Amino acid sequence: MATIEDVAKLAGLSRTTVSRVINDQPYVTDDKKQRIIDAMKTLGYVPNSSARRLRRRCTETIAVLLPRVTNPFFGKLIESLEQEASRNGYQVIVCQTHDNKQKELDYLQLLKTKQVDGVIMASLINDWQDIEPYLASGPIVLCNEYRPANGVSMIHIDHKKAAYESTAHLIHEGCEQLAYVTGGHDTFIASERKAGFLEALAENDLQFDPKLEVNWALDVNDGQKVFQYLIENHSHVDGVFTGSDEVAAGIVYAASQSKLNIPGDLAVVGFDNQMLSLLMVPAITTIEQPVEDMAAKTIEVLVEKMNDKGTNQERRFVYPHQLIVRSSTNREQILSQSAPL
Amino acid sequence: MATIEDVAKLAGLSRTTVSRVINDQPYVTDDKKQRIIDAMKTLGYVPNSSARRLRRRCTETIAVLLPRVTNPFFGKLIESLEQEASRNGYQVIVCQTHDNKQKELDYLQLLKTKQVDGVIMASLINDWQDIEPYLASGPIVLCNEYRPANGVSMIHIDHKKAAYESTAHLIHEGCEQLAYVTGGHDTFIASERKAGFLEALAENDLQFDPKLEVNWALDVNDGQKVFQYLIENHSHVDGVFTGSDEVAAGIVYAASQSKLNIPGDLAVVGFDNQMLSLLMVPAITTIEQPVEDMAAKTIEVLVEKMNDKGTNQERRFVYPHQLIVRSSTNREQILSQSAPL
DNA sequence: TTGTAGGCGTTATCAG
DNA sequence: CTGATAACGCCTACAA
Repeated sequence: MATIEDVAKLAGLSRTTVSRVINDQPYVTDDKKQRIIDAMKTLGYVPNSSARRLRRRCTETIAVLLPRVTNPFFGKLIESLEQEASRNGYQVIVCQTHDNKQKELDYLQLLKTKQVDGVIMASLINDWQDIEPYLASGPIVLCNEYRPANGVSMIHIDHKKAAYESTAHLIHEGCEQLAYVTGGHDTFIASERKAGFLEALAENDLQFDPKLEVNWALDVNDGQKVFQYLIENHSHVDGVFTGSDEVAAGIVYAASQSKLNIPGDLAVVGFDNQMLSLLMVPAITTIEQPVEDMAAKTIEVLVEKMNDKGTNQERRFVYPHQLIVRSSTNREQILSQSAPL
Repeated sequence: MATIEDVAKLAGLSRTTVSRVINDQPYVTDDKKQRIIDAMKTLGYVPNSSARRLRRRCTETIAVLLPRVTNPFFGKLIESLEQEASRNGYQVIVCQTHDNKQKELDYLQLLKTKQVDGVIMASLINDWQDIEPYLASGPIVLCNEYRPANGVSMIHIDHKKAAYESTAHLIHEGCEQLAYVTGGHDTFIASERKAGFLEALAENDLQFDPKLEVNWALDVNDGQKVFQYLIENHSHVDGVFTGSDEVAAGIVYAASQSKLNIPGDLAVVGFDNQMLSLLMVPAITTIEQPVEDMAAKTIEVLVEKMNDKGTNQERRFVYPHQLIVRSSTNREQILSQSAPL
């Protein structure tokens, strides 16, 4: 494999000059520049990135930590992040934590070993005190995840408010016995959503029955199980808040194979506005997040940090979300038909 | 940032010995080993991976080229690839080509610059002659994509056979006017599928009307447009082969908002057995690929190549697929009801 | 069992 | 404008 030295020799010039040409620096006469370019071409020379990284002390690579790519929300997120990073000249390493604390820490090691210049955490299940030390090795930006913490910028929506709005909507549609279904990782986001859910109940003088809380539902299959659980044990339930369109879809799917009607007997809300939520019959009410905008901002903030080397202020961007109302919660009409007072 | 030199000094030993400890090599007495470990701990020493890469001439990183992560098939693929790679000690760089020839080549540059030890191509739209030169810089393995080519191992299903089976199934269900809907990138896979489709028609003495070919359908929205196009211009169509569950879902969704019945008026088959295809009403007949197995084999083959440095033989693994019949093609019952002879 | 010394391929510094 | 030289941090013959 040809090195810069080979090119220099062939062109009859020094390594320095070749380096200047490679890096588009000024102060090289056109004819020498051409000689070097020719030499590079005949040798098939390509700069070795390991050497370059060592010397320049930067890798032009970032790590994105997330639970799993197959969750459509994170799929969409990493698609946007990669695209934006690529536009800024950065590579992206995918780091799936699978909700495992140790894996999360293992991947953060990439920052310590200087394999990446920065980290985006869209997965954050360790305590902050275990994460904080890594900040000494390079910048970390939180995307989607957030929590009270110093030293990191955060980009996210207001999950508490989103959950509040979903829940208030269910109540407005006439639901009185609400179930609360999540994936059960006790992240800050989870606590925010729960708080929003409870606030909506309290404001409407409704009680929350702790037996109606499910904290093990992650995907479509789990959604089906949730449905079974609810109708078998708690037939009085008339509304379900879920933290995921997939779980909501599972519930809708299971209901379609039973006698129960959605939303008549049971109203359901999802989260994230995945394609699935639109296509289900009935279509699922959900919360839309501006994923692309969030991704773009995340890269922007991280790139800035990687350049400024810690002189800049931490920032927080809360993006607007949107409640998208669809058939899975449209009870007003149905209720007024079946029980016209 | 502490270097190996610092550790050596603090422990009162040489860089060599420290290096031995770092790399778990023998010939270090236990007490010295301990001294070194202590020194590393007090200094917070972590080996610099750029230096290590330069010296060892390997990066422990691979690049995965694919069109886009949000296509669930590729999402699932990269999830499995990353997991398997991680298990083997490799990082994965996501490279989304967005079906752009230039981007595909740009990402292959990672191989030339030694930023990665190997490449997995699940996207392959350039002519092979443009790809082949990169083989000189490192191993490439084709996953999902395949074509007659030397120097690369391939892992895939038999797309021709899969398309043949889907089509034969449609015909068996009574379809006579079939439409052929794809994304339009003229990959080898596409030509294989087309060949399988045509073969099934020929075997059943059916003609293919070229006007019933659509080559611009990639996602759910496109599927809806396809439906409009077909019923408005070719109302005699009674079956559709699509290369994607998403497109098929779009067709089913559009049909549900029209007077047409699926599968009665129009039978539809998808591809990839995504969750979507099960959840649609009616559920969509599709082709299942053993993605996880293919991913595991791909990593296995690539890792082997990266170790053997080109001495081993190219291999080809054709995995079994499975036609999963669901309601979107279940016409027999419907037809016999409406027209009992 | 341990240490010395050279080099991996680049780029930054400084002198010309 | 150009070039010599010294790092960047690590590994690995080879010597002791």
